[in-house]
Amino acid sequence: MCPNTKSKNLFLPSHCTKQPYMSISTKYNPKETEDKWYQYWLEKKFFRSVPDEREPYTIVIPPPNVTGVLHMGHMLNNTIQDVLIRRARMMGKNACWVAGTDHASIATEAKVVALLKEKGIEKKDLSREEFLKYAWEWKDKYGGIILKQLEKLGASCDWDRTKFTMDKPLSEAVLDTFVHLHKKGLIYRGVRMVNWDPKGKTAVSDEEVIRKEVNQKLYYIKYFVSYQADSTSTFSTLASGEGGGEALVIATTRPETIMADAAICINPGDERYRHLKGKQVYIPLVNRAIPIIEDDYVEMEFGTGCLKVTPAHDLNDYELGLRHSLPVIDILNDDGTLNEKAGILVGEDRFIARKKIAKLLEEAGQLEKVEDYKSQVGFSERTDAAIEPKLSMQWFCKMEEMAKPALEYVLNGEIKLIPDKIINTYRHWMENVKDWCISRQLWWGQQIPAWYLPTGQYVVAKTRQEAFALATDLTPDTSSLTPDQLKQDEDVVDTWFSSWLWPISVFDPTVCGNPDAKGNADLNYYYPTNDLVTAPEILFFWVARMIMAGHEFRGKLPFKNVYLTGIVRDKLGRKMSKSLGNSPDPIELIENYGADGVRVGMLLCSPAGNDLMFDESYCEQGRNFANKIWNAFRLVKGWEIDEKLDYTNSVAVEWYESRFNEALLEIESHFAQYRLSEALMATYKLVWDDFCAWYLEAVKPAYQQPIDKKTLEATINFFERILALLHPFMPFLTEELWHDELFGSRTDLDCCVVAAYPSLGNVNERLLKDFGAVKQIISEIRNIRNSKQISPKEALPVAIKANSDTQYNNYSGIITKLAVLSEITFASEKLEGAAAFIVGRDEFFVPLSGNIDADAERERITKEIDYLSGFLKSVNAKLSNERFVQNAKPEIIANERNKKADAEAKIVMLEQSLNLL
RNA sequence: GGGAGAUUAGCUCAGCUGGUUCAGAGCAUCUGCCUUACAAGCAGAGGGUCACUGGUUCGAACCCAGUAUCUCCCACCA
Repeated sequence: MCPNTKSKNLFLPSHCTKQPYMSISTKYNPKETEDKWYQYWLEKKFFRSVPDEREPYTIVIPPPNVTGVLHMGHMLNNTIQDVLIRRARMMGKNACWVAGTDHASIATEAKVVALLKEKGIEKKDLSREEFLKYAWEWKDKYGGIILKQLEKLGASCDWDRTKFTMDKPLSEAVLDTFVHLHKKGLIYRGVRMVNWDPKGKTAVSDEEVIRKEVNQKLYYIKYFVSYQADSTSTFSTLASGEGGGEALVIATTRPETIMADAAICINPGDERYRHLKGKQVYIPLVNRAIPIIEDDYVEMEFGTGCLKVTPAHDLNDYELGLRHSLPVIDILNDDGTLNEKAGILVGEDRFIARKKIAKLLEEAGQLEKVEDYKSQVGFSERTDAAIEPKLSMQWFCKMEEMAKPALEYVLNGEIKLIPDKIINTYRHWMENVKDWCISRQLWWGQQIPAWYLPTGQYVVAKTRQEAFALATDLTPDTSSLTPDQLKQDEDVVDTWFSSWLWPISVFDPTVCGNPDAKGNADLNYYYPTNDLVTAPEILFFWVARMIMAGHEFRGKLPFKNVYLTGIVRDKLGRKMSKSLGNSPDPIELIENYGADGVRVGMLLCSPAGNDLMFDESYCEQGRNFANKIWNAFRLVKGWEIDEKLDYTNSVAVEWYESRFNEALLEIESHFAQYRLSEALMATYKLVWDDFCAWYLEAVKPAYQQPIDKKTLEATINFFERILALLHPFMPFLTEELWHDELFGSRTDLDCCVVAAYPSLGNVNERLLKDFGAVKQIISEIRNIRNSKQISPKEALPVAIKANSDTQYNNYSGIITKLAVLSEITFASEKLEGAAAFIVGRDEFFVPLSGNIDADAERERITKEIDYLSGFLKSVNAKLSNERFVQNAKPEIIANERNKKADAEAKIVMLEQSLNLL
């Protein structure tokens, strides 16, 4: 049974329908409908999708972080997906929206570590297994929150398919992928300079580093020059800064790394330092001698033209060091504190060490000056810690080969990026792609399937047994090797190394790592998916890599369209963030405005492809719209049929039929271009303006009067189509109304959520045009009434001097009703002493008893004549311009001639009116 | 430093192939209305040098060049 018939009916029994508006609330109350219908939809399995003969329409959700709670970005993103999926479902497609969450290794591990710390447990005191047990407990407890929140929004996901990126099969897919790519030579291990996150204590990929401009200090430090050419010198006098020894001054933002210096570098062409070639300098404070080297890399103009080379702590310096065979002295611990190699300030955090060392240098007289300086510093995307370049052994995935087809899909249009302006950026990235550092020094995630032999060699295999088999091939002395001796790599893979498989692994994880596998029925049916809706920020992290994985493992693209939403900002244009506290709580918004109101609000302010400046007032507008529909329903609900009444509303009914189809066409076109905001606005106007303000006002009977059967039936039919059209945007309200007895009795499964989307019908252009004139006439009369302060209750007579072939007889009923007229007459001459206006080529007169202000009227008409004369002049100028007549398209010229004729006719009419005054 | 995009009403944005769908929409504002569906409403109105300067064209919000401002992406100047 439908909730509406089961529960206490909102509406009164039929014997009370005389004044139903008195008994139904004048406001739509979302709280009474939302949970009720969501549960009903679940119960009836309307969101469930299994392969069948229908065309599939598939979306995989960008899996939200399992630690996350719903924020405004999710709201926008998932509203869009739900609109698309609901619409596809109603259009008869087999709509499948796969939900799930991402294990987000760094973020989740950080959260669990913090939580344990509160309980007094340190991660380092736990074994890997113990830690993971805590992590899973935590995930089981809180991991579902965000999905529950999505239900509140109305998300019509097939929850039976919900996946988690660390589900066993999906994790196995990750391992298979690793093994496969390693076998192919696309994954390798090596010592490289990586981005080290000292807070997360792990390496992160280039994409996870966010560069921000930071106000820093540029320290100018004196390094004294040794008199001897080699390092055997003693330096007692120099080291103390006495004795007038020559000093080189270098500029650095990182004085705390001077203890790791391996050389000072100058430009070979730099005259200032030519005499120092081959000499050495002493590092201040620690007095270690380092050579002066030359390299073109150094800019003579920057700073002093001398560069301190610190291979362990700077990528460029590292490369410089490689060229000049410099030693790498790493003075930092994994957590960013100084280690013993620093010699001084051991155990201090790098930023504290920076301040202290500046002080020490100053005291030693080796700090020449300090300048303010702005520069870009990398921060970890997940922990916001300043990234430390660090030399370490990591696993990498080669990108160049995989990037090529992934770029091709986008360039040849097989995958459409919306908006397409982003293609340039995508191309640039794909053409300059660097290898992907995929290892993370964490526990929460898929452990890298690499196994180390006691010899230091390693093999890559999914299981210990398989690894052992491979290992025995490596070792000559197999008898001494046991499986237990293999030690698995401690690291896990980057989270994105699992989520890049998402569009495949949610259907059939077994094909990852096995491109030749046929794949199961689900995969073959749903893949490639249709639309991906995500944020532009993760275009490279995720979207590009999914395309790579899709090509690698399926030989096919993973989705056809990528809709990139904007960033949700506040009214002032600031990105919404927890730290700024400028983000409203989405659940609270739903409480206040209803899910439908919030959905409409989100979409109203989200122009395709642009950031959106969110403001609660949009939700208010959405709520008001829901209320408007609710009240339109109350009106129609209250009408009683009188079978004896004649059908007098055919014009209004036919007009709305045409208008509906016209709007539908427009809406389709907006959807085809993913202009959801405009599709919604077109729907909004179709309902509010055309249906409520014009159609219903035109057909509604006088108070407590019955209506004829045909009009009511047509109205109900329109209403039902409107509900279907609105459903993807406002699922709850439409479902609620759908089940009212007004629309007849419905079976349990006859729900709006699975109703047929309205189909296109005929558009009567002539009727639409005529009705446009009718609206204009009514507005003009209302305007006259308004400006003359005539009560809306006072019926006015109107005379029409028709000069066109418009059949006003057909429309006199509507005009009379909506403009509140006493009579309409047709005149062959102008009326004197009447308020006059022109619509098209026809003249209209409203006789007013002594109310005409001749002067004002004269002024108004003169003004209009002036305007039209100017207009005519410009048209005439065009038409008398030979080059225009020669070059312009014929239809443009014809149009100009029409304009000319219209303007001339109008001027004549106005001049006559002027004379009459 | 390199690249991409933007600038239209108070706000958020449409404006497609240059030409009456060309200056639009929604919200906000103002005026008048508690008119028996809705005041979370109804009716009506005002509001723009299309960033600026040139150019191309019979004709420019639209094409071109330059300027200004803003946004985003990429990049190793210590």
